[in-house]
Amino acid sequence: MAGHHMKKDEDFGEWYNDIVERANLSDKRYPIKGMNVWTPYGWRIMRQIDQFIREELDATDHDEVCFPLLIPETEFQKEKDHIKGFDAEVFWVTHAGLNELDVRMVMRPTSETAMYPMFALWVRSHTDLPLKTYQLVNTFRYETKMTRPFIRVREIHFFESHTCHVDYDDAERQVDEDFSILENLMDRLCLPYLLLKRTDWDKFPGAYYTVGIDTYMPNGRTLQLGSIHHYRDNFSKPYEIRYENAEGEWEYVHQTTYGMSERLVGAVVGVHGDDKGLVLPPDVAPFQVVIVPILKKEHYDEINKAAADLLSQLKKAGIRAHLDDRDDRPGSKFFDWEIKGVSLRLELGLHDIQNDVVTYARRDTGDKGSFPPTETVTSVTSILASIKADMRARATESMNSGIVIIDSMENIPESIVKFGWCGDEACGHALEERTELNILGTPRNDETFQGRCLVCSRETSTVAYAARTM
RNA sequence: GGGGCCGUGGGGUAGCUUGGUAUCCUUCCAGCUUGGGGUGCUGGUAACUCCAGUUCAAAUCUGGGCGGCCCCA
Repeated sequence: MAGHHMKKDEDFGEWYNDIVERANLSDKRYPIKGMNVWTPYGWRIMRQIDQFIREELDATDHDEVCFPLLIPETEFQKEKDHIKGFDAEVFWVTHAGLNELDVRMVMRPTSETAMYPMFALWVRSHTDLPLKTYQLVNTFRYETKMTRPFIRVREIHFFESHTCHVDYDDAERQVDEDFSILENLMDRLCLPYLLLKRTDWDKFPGAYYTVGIDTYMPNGRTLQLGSIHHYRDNFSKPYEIRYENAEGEWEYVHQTTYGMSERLVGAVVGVHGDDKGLVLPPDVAPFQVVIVPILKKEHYDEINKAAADLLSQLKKAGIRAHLDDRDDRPGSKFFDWEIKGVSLRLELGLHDIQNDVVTYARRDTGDKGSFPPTETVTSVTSILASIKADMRARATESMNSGIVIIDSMENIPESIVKFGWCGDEACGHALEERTELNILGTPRNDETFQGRCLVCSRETSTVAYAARTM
């Protein structure tokens, strides 16, 4: 063994940092805390995810836009709760050249206040609605806690969709559409998730309500991947986004937003990885298949040719395949691609050629087997499909077994907990103060429950979820 | 806001108490060797966070800056 590496279930935090570095996903040596460089392999994964987001949002009639990074302080301050929520964590541009600016500018922490003054100009009539836009950009938040690649950074790559609707119910239908987009994305990433309506004191600043999207990390903590918000007319009033209805009356639009960030990459790393390295879901793997030729003197040409044939078959079928023709030992290449999480490895040596087979090894389970070269594309396609299905099933099982019902604030397990909650803010705060838990909220999809509030013991039919968060 | 710890090649480290030649592993480059789970050998590139002070001499001692990490509120 070359060097000692961290075990995932012994020290998850160290393991995570180690794996990100060894798989070369990100270079955190850039001299600003929390602003890391996307290296080619990591960026390929992010781009793959971005591509799925574009496909999903385009298919549901959203239009991609791109707004400026800077927001004048005067616009930023229009919605009172919003500015209060972000005041302490934005970067300010205070100078331009040698001049101090009269009106300072905020580097967007999110784009409501950049977009909505423009929406007010774009929306005139009910025929302009719904307005469905999205953008993929970087945002900036001044994190003071310890930063961590993809999970807590100061420059955040994310997508945000912003929609405007004629009324509350139409915005509500948008929220439902967002949930189905979410399911499609999470299926490709093989990630389980919880949809929880955040408490009033934890909702997005300015939102009418917020649904958090949380996944479960192997250290027993949850990681918020994104959120879906219904704003009602909370923003349209201060920004004056109005339309003329069919009767000729002016009405304020109802708005929604939906955002998820590069934390998706962090979740893929954390949820699926193992002690050997990354395990990438086939849909996001930069290489789904790697071919490692097992060379032997006197047979170089024969083996290389067979490997090249294999590669071109796979590429023609649209499978992201890579031939590792580096002048290195096979064993060393195996370790390399395991760190990088490539879903399926194909080995091709003299033995295989003589027996007319291709040997494969699954990254997720380590299972090995073989298939005839004439059936390469169908075999690979079906193995990749079962890797995807198995990865999601395992991750879902792991999260579900990490959800525990509690009826006492003593001996709280390192997992997600469910408990009765009377709904009072005071009881919620009491719980958060007396434990290390954060209340994640109540289920978006109703769950039947009958019990007592964990704090005040009053009878309640409301169940709440809480966990330690990443 | 309060306290503590730490900055040595690309990455990880030894050396610091007691000042003098900077260690080892890995990566990278060249060559040969090898090839079904990290081949072996030879050679090479590459570092003391910055500024000031003490000293014949500072990675090492003193002060300050910058940067990082941890704990507590």
